[in-house]
Amino acid sequence: MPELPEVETVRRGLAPFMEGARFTSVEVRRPDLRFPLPERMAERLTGRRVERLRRRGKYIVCEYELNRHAIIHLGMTGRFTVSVAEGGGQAPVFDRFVHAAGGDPAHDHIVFTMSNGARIVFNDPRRFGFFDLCEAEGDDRCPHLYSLGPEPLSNSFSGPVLLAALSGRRTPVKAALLDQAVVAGLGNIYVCEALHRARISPRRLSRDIGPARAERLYSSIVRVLTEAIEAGGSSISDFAAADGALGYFQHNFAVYGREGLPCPVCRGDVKRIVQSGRSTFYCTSCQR
DNA sequence: ACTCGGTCCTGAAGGC
DNA sequence: TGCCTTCAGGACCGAG
Repeated sequence: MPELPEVETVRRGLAPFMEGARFTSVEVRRPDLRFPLPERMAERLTGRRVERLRRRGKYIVCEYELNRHAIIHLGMTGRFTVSVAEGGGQAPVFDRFVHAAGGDPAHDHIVFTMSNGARIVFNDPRRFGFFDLCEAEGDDRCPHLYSLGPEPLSNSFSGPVLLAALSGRRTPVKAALLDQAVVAGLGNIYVCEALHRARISPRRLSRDIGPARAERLYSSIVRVLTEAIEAGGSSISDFAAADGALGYFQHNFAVYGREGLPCPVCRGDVKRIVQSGRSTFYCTSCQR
């Protein structure tokens, strides 16, 4: 579920503990997550200094040495917990952006200890997340990054760029927006929300998106992502919370998960359909 | 070249 | 109460 805003939120939470620090130890507790973990991952990272923690689409990119980076994908349920040694014991210090609930310790798959005393645990019950180490120079040489489309909150993204990426595609615009090669970082939730804001039906074929709709869709994507980041993300579920709430941008959803409820804009019915095996929520009245 | 559906995984939620 | 089924999701891969 972590999409761009949630990944950005996690990155911001981790950066103060990682940037400028060295990996003192890396404990890899199982051989694989979604994919096999990199060979000799612990040895390759130990002693290295993290220069920068950045984000590309839904990936966290940990630059730890010139032209080398670790790729981190949170999958569905990947989360980080940070604690720092204080005084005699390990007093947990949770940044508000980092998951406070550590989850079941049985799913603590990787434990990083940093030279600044931070202990960073990667927990992922479903193991849809993954780590990889890339030593190639530049994002265009990284197998995970090279095929990604434009970064939606950068200057490389615009209405015309989106229009060009959608043109000629026979697939519904909903499916196209989930394709990370069209634009990087959107998942099921923010695609539904962006289409609603742009008043575009998720069923409309990509090739039938013209310049006007492309422009609306572009600005809707930028706005919904920006607002969600400002809210600290939305879908990093905290299973320990009594109400099972997801995070607070969730309360701003207009359509996602709101089947049968009125559209907040036009009071029309929010409908749920299935497109390429995924739930799509949209307002049948104002999205065309 | 493009599009689609199956697959991975586990826990929550709903039905009986 | 407890078991069973279904669903959630991103990225990848093979089939068409």
